Amino acid sequence: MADTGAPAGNETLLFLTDDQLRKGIEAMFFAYRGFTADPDRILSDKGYGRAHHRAIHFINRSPGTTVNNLLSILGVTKQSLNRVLRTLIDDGLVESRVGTRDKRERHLFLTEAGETLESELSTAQRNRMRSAFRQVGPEAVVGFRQVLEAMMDSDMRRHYVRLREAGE
Amino acid sequence: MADTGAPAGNETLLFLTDDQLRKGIEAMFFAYRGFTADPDRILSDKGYGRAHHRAIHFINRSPGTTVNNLLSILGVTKQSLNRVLRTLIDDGLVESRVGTRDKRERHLFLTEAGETLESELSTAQRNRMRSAFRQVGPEAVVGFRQVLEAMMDSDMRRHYVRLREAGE
DNA sequence: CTTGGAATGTCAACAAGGCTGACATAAAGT
DNA sequence: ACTTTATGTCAGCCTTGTTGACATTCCAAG
Repeated sequence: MADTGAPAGNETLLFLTDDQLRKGIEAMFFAYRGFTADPDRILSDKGYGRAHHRAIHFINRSPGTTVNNLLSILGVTKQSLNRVLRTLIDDGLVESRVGTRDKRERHLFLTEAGETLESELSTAQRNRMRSAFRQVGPEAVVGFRQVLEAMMDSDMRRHYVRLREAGE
Repeated sequence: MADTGAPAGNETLLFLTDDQLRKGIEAMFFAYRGFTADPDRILSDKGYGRAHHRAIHFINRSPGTTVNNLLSILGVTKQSLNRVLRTLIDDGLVESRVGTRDKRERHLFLTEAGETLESELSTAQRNRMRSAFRQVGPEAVVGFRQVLEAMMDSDMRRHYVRLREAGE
């Protein structure tokens, strides 16, 4: 349990002590629970789970995306994604169009019903995020995002950045 | 999809736009993956999962905690926790002692082997957190924790704060 | 042109870890 | 004595991960 972070007596490296790091770890754990709580409630009422939310979110974010692209964003196996996608398609929330250039590919779109659910989910999630942001102010929000970005795996950061570029 | 955050033309409320909120949401998603990636790798090698990690973490954090307390921290059912706890006890990583004052309670402790695994897991997780913290500096870290705390459900924040008090 | 390999997506079966419900036991509390 | 609390266990279900097998499509080398 030795403190490997700060070489004692140093200026402002006290934020790197094991204790501070553990605070960060536990904050992530408890906050993520809150982060998913509202959508989870909405979804379970409708017989869906978090996996459906993720698919819906990223299809909405990049309409026409292929299954393969979604796969690499979500980091699950194609079989796992396929099951979720299957139910969303069968329930008429997602439309899957065979690619025109490459007929092996399926391009994914939200239907109107899909967009309705997406909006319901993201509104709930944004409300919590907005409330948190408002409580702490813009500087804290900048720090929040900086830490999160620095914590991502590099290939996840790639996806994150690509979405940023497309979205703005 | 209207921007409910900033009443347009306002001073510095632009950090509350739907777009900024969505950035925060996606940052949480991708960062949480990184956050759990290293422990997940270690655990799956040993035939354990994230549920075991959570139990080990909080038993280490509050040695002698009761099953009931752990239950409310983790937010799962006793059946679900029991399954995980059973394997940890059988594998000699956790010890369950009958309470002295109240003999209905079981007090949970890590064995030496349990502490070894805990240390391996938390070291990996701290390393990533430390690297992120170091990259962005102390002010960003403060903001990071402020947002996370504001995002927690109040009963989770209760647990978070209680751990803080005990730990310092 | 054909044919073999790579890419893409689907189906089937299994495992982990959530959940509910029912029930047992022991210890406290009234 | 009776009730409540803390814990454990059995059975069964669901979501969402996994692997393996397979079909389709595309492309490039022969």
